[in-house]
Amino acid sequence: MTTIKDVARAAGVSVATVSRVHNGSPLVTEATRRRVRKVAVRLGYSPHAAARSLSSKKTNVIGVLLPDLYGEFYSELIRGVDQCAQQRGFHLLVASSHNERAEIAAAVQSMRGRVDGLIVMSPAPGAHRPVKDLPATFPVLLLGAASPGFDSIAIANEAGAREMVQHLIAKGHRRIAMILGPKENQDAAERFEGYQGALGEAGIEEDAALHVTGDFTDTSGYHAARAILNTSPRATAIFAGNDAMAVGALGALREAGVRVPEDMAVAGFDDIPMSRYTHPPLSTVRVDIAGLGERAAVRLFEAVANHRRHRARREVVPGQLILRASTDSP
Amino acid sequence: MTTIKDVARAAGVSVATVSRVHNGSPLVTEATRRRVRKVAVRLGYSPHAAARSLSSKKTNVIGVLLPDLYGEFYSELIRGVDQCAQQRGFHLLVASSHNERAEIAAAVQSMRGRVDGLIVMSPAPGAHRPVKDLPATFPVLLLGAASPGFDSIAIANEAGAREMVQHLIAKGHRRIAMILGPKENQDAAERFEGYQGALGEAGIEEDAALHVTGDFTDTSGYHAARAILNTSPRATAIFAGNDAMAVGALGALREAGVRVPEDMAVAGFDDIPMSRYTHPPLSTVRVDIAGLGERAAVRLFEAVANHRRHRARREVVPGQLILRASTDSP
DNA sequence: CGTGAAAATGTAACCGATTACATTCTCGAG
DNA sequence: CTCGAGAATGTAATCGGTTACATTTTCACG
Repeated sequence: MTTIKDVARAAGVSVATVSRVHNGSPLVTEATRRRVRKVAVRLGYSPHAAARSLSSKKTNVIGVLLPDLYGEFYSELIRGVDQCAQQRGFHLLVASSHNERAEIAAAVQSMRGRVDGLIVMSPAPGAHRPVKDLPATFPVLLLGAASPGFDSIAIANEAGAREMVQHLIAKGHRRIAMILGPKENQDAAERFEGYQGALGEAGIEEDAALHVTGDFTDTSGYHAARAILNTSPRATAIFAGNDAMAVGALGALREAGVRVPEDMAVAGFDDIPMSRYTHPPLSTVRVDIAGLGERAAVRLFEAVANHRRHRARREVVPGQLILRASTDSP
Repeated sequence: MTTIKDVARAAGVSVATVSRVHNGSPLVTEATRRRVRKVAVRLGYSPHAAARSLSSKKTNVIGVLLPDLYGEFYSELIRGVDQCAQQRGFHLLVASSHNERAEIAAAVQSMRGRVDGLIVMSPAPGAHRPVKDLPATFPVLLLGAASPGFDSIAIANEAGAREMVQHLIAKGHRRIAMILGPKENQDAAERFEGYQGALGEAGIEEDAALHVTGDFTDTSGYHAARAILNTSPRATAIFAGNDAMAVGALGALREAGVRVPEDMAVAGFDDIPMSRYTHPPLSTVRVDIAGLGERAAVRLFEAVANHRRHRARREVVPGQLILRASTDSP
């Protein structure tokens, strides 16, 4: 492997000059610059990133710590972050932590000297605790979870869910079931609150039989829907905690010969690409996931740039009601 | 930020000892080990990755270079790779290159000193050329593209497509349209060959009017299907180059009031999660994408471990015909 | 020409770890 | 009690860059 020294020797200059050439310093003659460039190309030289970041204290990498990598949500998120990072010449170090406190701690530890900043998403409230052990100057952006002193961005889960349920109520539904997300999941909890809020406002009393717990996978949505079909009096609408579960529910309903939306309205949350193509197309709350990722990256870069005097703040991005055929009038 | 020196000083030992403790060397007294550990925790010390990899020449990171990050295919792939990497204590550096030769070259360059090995996927044949400038000892695994002297894994596109078209022919279809993938895409080209092969075997003559080009997005599938509806005599089946386009095609057919599979059979390729939930469920060729990613990682780690005397070889993973309602008998 | 400021280049310290080699310690055998 | 082998620890070179500071070169101007 050719190093900066090899290039320096071959070009008959010092390593400092080679370094300057590669960093675009103006303190180099045009002639020297060309000569060094040519030699570098001839020897196939490319700077050693680890060495460079050791001395410059910049890695040009940002870390993305996610609870999981399964599903369109995370891939869209990564895409958004990457888009922004790439523009600024940064790379992405991706890690999934499965939401275990210990794993998150380990991941955060191992990021030291590897990244210039960190985007951490941890759905379970409190799971981001290890992040607090980081030196206060280390730029971190939390997705979802909020924590005093930290930058964070979250989705307006509660408001979005409330609007969707209000819409169902406006369509005449009174018995509205909800397929909840995982117990420990903060997004799930907030969406449930929105659901409860809308029912409360409308003076509809809650029925615990209509609350079925899922885990955000389509399979769990399928089973939940089957349970909901057995309620009596039977629910007339299902609000699923996310689109994946709504998709599963649609499958169960079709199997059972229940027509959507005539016999049962169905709504989801997220607006994953698939929602447009289900049968019938799914009403949902759109969250611009890639946009969220991009925004997170932008905020993180701001923090990286400022370093000093950076005031942490929280940002909430609203969702948008997308009404499709699955919630048309009964 | 506390360094190894700080720990050494605070614990009253040399940096070598601290290093030994952290690397589990047996050459340390139990007493010293405990003392150093305690001090390290108290000072919140964690080793600086860049420094460590500079001297040890190991980064514990593998790079994944993809043409894009959009869609379930790539997210599944990453998930598979990550699963394997995580097991071995490795991180993932992800980069998307948009398939531009120059961008790929830049990305490959910037990986030096950052990763111990590289998984490169470049659908356009020849786009992986920059990889050849890497020192021959650098472990690389190509996904899709083959190149003498390089390890590679690919999907059996041609065989999978052939089987699917054979299936359509067996169902009695003679006029089978195909929605092609992007021109430069190798997977797309191979799938087209499989299609042509099956038709040829069956003695069905080709009709260029039945070949519509898309770009692997659902939107392009939608438009392609509309074009196909105008063929005359009208095709009775559509084989889409991937599931996303098949999904778009289903949307166009439903809009046009064309029943699937009665009036028109539809098949795809990939078996993305969505395919199970379309209306009707989509026949497709299943590719275990996460498994592919995992296998790629395993192969790469083999190469990393061997370094010397590693013989490159090519591996082709077969697809599996998944028959669902979208191609039931007319 | 001589001169000095600015421009170009070189020298060497430093970033934070690993590790070969040197040194010191420990403890049982003689 | 001495000695020496092996265990424990320390010293310092090294990895490949960046950059402050020192030195040399260039060149406009008197």
